[in-house]
Amino acid sequence: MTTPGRGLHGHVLDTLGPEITAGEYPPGSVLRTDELAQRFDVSRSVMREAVRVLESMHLVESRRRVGVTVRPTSEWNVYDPQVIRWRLAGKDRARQLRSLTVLRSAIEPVAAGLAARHATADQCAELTQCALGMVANSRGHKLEEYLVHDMAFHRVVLDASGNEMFARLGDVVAEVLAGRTHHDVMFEDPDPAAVTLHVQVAEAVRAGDAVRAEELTREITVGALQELDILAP
Amino acid sequence: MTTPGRGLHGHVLDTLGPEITAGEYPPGSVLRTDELAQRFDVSRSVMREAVRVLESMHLVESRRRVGVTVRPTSEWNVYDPQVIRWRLAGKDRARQLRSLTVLRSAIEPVAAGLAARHATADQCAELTQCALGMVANSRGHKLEEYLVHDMAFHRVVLDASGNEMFARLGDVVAEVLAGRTHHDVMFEDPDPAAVTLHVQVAEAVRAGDAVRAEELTREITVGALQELDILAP
DNA sequence: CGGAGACAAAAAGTCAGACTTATTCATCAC
DNA sequence: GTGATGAATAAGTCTGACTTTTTGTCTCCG
Repeated sequence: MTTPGRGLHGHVLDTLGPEITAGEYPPGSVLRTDELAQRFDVSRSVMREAVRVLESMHLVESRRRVGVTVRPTSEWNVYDPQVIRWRLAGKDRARQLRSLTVLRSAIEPVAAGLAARHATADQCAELTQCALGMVANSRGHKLEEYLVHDMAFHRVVLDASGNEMFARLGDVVAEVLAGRTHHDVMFEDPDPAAVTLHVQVAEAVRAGDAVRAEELTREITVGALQELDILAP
Repeated sequence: MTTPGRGLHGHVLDTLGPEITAGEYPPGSVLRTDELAQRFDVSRSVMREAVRVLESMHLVESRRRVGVTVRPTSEWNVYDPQVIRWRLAGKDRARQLRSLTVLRSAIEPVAAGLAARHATADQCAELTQCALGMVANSRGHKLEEYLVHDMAFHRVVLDASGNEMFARLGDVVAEVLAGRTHHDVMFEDPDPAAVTLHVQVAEAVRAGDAVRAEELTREITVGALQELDILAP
């Protein structure tokens, strides 16, 4: 993703991060830097760098004379893309997908409304292209091709909103969509109604109809929520 | 906030983080670890730890033979509480507050709707307490006391939503509210209409009326947005 | 019996220096 | 012009010694 495994400390994080976020060390657990360094066969300097990163994500807290203690889940920086990825790869992937889908349902409609006001001509064109790509791959088990356009569509909407905080959720939404396609559901073709909604959103944004863009996007996200409810009511 | 200045590398971050987020080193600038270590009068080990943290926030990228390069703003982890704090303390505080207020306007109504469904009796009581506290301090230039209850109110709503992603925005919302009171506007007493809305939200949540809680909260956030528009149209 | 203060141990924090490795850039041959 | 060679550079890594803070314990005295 963001060039993983860069350097030794990166390799340590690739293992230790998922372990912690998966809850293998319950909150309050104490780790010792020296032991970890031994375990991963790296020097203490490298291990310290890894701990610093975990600390900046609020996953752990390092205190003298006591060690590196795992913080409670409620304090983690759950918006850190790295943390999101670790958790999506872990045990409670389902719960995580639900949380993120609810987040989508709050953000994306508002973002679409803003996009209708602020989108450039280029962005409108790109949006239409994405929607067309979704239509073109909506039948015949071309899920991967569909997914690519779906992810691009939502990313463009978030970017076009002109709000930096929304724009930075593009990666998260992409992960959620990818997760849905690859692991959970979606054995068949996507819901035709959803495809239509995407086309209509593209049109509403192009027409500058903020209210309509927002409402249509809300329908899309409601659909995504219902999809999860059907799977795990 | 989260125990700043912890350790030497923390002190380095307290200076270097704000500098970078303030744009003092434009994207693409290269910093040398050795020079930085000299500048801050710390060992390279300590400087490396600081760089690792900045790297985990996607503020910089460290590459061999070239140095530590500042990444473009669009790649920063803008949801990292530390980054948010640094930016709020910096130059484009106004722009930042706008972004975050738009984010609030998307999140909080949905969170309030969920809170109406999921809030415990304790949370309902706490919410009412907060609303009462706001009322009690809404006149007579008791802005600080009002702020405390306002922050608590929104935090409880976000917590009560039962969604982890929403709950973790409590700090951010608190920063926004504090920023508004302390720096920008609010020389007089708060808007009486806003106070009333908070009371009504507390009541709607207690009554389990999700639609009403959502709509009322939307009015609150719309008010917050308008407040900014008046200041910087 | 209990609290205050001194002491010792433990673990993170810090530093300095030597070495390794990847990357870039410039030079040179073809 | 293109491709290979090589030297320079800055990050990456490791080691070992030392410092500092914190905590638990063990007194000693009330």
